[in-house]
Amino acid sequence: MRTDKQRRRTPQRKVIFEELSALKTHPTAAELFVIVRERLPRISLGTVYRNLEVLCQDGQINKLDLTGSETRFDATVDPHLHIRCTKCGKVEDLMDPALLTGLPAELEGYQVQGCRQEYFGICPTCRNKPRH
Amino acid sequence: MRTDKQRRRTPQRKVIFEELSALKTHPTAAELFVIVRERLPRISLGTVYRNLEVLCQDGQINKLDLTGSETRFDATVDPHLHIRCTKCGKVEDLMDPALLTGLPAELEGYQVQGCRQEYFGICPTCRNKPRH
DNA sequence: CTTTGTGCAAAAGGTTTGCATTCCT
DNA sequence: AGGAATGCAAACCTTTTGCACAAAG
Repeated sequence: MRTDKQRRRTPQRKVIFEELSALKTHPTAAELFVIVRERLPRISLGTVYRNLEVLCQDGQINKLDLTGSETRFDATVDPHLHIRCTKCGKVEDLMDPALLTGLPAELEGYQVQGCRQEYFGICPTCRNKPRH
Repeated sequence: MRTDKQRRRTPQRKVIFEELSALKTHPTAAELFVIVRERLPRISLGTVYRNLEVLCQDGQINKLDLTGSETRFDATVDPHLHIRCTKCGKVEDLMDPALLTGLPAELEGYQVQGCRQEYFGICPTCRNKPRH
């Protein structure tokens, strides 16, 4: 696996990262596209997707592959939890580390309906596969 | 909100539920479609999607809207955690309730890479909205 | 009979990709 | 120069939907 690929400094990538970092929300690629387009009117949605992918690979941002059809992106890299509104789809950070003590009825003003948790890693079968 | 809608007993719905229940994996709609088609060769993918939605509404199954583009389905309704392989995409149940004590390096044979957790509920803004 | 559910195909998102061109380095 | 990145559009993949017909109650 080669991570030593050249990375050029392009205004597109710079603006995408700046605008994502300036947001406390977790926008979708399309939402970010609208914002970035104010500064770079000729940018394309494909470029936004490609750069978000690159920024993820470089560890500068995170993908939030949560519920719903659209992936959301987060410039906060350190591990933290999220709470999502089942009505408007908004995703916010949860900073309280005292968690999982049952399921609180309310959390930061949210009427809590549930919690979804997923570990990820390499399964035994894949670990034992020699190559690829 | 009317939950009092008529529900008819169709062979399609029955077979979909039976086959999903018989699986310990969490198949995608397309995977389940292939399996169900062995018993009902004329069933369509749209019917699988519609019935999975209905079964969710009736609380008989759960949707696993996790990472990745495809939704996975689970006939185990009671709350439990999942672990997903980042190589093959497989999702398995995690039955151990002693969790979140840091991040274990290994879990059920998996080489753990991380944990993703999301609470969901109704946000303050949506709670204060009078109607719809 | 009435109304729900089905099969089929088309449409609808969201995301990725091929290609010629542009632009960092 | 030479490879990486961009813009554009088409392709892709999963999921949803419209419609005429079938079938459950």
